[in-house]
Amino acid sequence: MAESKYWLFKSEPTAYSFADLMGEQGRTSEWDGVRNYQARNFLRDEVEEGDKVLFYHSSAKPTAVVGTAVVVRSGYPDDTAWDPNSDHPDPKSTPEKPIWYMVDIKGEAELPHPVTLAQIKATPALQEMSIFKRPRVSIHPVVKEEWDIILGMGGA
DNA sequence: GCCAACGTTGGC
DNA sequence: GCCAACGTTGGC
Repeated sequence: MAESKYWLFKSEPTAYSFADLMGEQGRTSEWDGVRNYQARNFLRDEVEEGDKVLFYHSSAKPTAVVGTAVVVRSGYPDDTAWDPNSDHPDPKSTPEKPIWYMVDIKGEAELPHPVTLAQIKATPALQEMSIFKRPRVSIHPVVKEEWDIILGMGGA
């Protein structure tokens, strides 16, 4: 395995929250339903088993990083794309020619204190985070320094 | 609930 | 292959 990398995964907690992940069998879930090419490219090509994940609640009160997770399966085709009964079918993607990819993640720990977007914006060392450069993408790379700062702010 | 940002679609 | 229209994300 290559050296672990760091990521931030966004989710709307009304759709799927960190508590939902922690309540899963084995605290593990597929991260399916990504239908954005930039995020897909990360999932397919770069997110690897062992990588660490910041779990971020978007459109929440407040919007914040709430916990950490670890990737337990590298990218593989998202089979919900060709399931017409899934929440996010895409008939253009097929088992023979998959368009969309997912990974499996396992919840690790809830942060003692959620790190809010407002706090991140107020922290000079976090101004270069990818989340500010590419809005509307649900998967973002995080550098180790950012990871360490956010975990420190979260009391982990 | 509003609306800005921006990715995606589709007409030409 | 351009670009206007449209749809979605996501902060506020």
